[in-house]
Amino acid sequence: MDVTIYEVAKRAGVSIATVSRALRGTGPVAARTREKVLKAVEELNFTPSRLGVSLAEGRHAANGVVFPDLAGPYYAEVLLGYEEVASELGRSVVILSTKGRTRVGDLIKDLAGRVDGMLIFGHTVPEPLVAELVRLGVRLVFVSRDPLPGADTLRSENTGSARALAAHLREHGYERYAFLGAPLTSRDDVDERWQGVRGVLGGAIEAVATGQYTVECGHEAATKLLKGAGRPRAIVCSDDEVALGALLAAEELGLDVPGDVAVTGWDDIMAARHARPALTTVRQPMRELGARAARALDELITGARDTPSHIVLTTELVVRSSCGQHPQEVPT
Amino acid sequence: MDVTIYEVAKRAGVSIATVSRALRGTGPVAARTREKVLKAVEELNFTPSRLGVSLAEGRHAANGVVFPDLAGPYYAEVLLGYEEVASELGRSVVILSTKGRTRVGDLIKDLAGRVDGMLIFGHTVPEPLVAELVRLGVRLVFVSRDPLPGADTLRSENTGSARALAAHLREHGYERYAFLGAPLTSRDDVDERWQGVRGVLGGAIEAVATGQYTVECGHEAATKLLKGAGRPRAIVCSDDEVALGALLAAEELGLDVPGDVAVTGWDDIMAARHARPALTTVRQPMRELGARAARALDELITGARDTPSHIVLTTELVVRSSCGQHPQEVPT
DNA sequence: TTGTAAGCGTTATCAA
DNA sequence: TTGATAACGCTTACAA
Repeated sequence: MDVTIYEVAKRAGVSIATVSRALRGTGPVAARTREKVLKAVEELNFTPSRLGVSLAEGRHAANGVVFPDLAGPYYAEVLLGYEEVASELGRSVVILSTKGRTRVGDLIKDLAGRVDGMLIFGHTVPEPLVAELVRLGVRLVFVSRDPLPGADTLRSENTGSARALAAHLREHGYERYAFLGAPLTSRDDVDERWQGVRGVLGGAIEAVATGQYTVECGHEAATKLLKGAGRPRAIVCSDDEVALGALLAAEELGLDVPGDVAVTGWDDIMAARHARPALTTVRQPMRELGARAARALDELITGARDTPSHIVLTTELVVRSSCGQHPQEVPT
Repeated sequence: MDVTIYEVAKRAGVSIATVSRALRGTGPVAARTREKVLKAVEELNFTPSRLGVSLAEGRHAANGVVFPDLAGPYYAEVLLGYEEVASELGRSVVILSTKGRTRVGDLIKDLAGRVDGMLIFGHTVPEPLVAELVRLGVRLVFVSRDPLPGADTLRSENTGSARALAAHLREHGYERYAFLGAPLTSRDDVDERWQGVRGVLGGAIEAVATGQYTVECGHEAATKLLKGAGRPRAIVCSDDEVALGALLAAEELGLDVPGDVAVTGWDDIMAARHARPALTTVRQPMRELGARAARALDELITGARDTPSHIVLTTELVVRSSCGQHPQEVPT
């Protein structure tokens, strides 16, 4: 953009203060004067400079978001929910991906200087830096992370659903289990799932790591697992993508799911319903996590709330056919 | 942030100009003075205000990106390539999703006021608005769109690969074809694929629309198609996701792929290689589209180039097993 | 080598 | 109801 408020003022024959008031509706402006101003604005195609406005208002009207990656539906879904609500609230969204990035600290600080607050996924940001951000007074909302002082946290319930899932599997009568996608990078949510499942299954379940939480890694790890000696009767996966990989591996090895091996996921991404067999999983409200994060941030920024909130959204066990036969099968 | 350059200057016992020079390395500063400044900066934990810098420099050091949605790997991949390079070049990325959004015009204009230039996917933005943006001098790079005057365009080759794909299918000896995912919303790239395929196959192929380019829509449309009277011997899909849906539909109907019906996709997303059977497709360099868009924008913004460029990246036919048996099958 | 001061484009206070 | 004018936080001639 190019034309400034001064040119509008000159053309309308008024002061810049009047132009500002006329445009924002703050303070009184004579009807006649407003006309003149609007006409000038129209003719010059004037749009207030975002930089000027922000500097004067002392706010960016923008939110940040920090994620490791955008592979798979999880981050994308949360991000969309976040962006949608942020947009409703008149705030832009500035993104920062950390995967494979060096000097993350600098990038985050730069981001902090561009926004009024930010959403950070799990443990994307190193702990000392988090502490520093909190100390600097940056408004933060963490998604999928354990509560910490000085910032909001927002997550889905894990332990309880994991226990319910494990209990359901046990009812199928299985004896040997594997948890595929062991919590590596201190992902709180995956860790909780593992703890919940193990709480019920005890020594009957062993943890197996995958490099990342992707279809490919799940595929690879499951292949090794299913080919190995003591093949598990059921594989509980950290998330749907890993589970999709496990499904693939089983099929390639000529194993029937759930006949030879049962498989479960987590998240209930779109593909879970369409997988063959349809995936038993735990539904997590991803979109809503993002939407809530945006609202929480807004409350923090506007000052509508000043004490951190820690919200846990409920999840839902979705039993489909990949975990075993059920008495009265209900089509999904 | 809170502390300003004035406080640093006072503490270091110098002027703000000297602080600025010392920090940016512009203009001469005595070693001794620099020391003092850096010390003060350190002690006060000073970071220059992005707003102040931008206002003075006359640039945002930020890029925008406009996409319809983030479902599926395509947009996410391009976005990641874009963000990565933008970040390397010291620019943030501000996102705007248009799907289901009202008043897109206002949103785009707001975005334009926050960035130095932006990437727009295909026909996400209404034509009159595009014209206005061009007129206003906004630096634009379009991805997956036909060339237009006044802006860069960046896309992958479609027609030639579509012809090659069609020719390959014809060699399999198939007679009836369907193109699943007909170009609805004037998506230039899908339209070129359709034109290319039809150019070779002529009357032997019919176009079938899907609501969107998703697994679900592909699944639904393919089910209808395969259940119908004159079932096609091969289904050419607009993209991999639709093809994945078609694969699902075939399996549910007990049809063998490629024995009963051949299926092909487009893009070569990760899942294409892992699908059963592995999907014959056309590889498109999504990440690179994003990366190049970021560089192109940078050239436009810095003034390194002032005439629009229209680049077409090459694609590659990837023959796997979903299109039919091949003499010497090569494992992928 | 350093400092003064004029932008950059707004908003908002305070007089008039 | 309007207009000067002081912020807002920086960069960068231009002078010293």
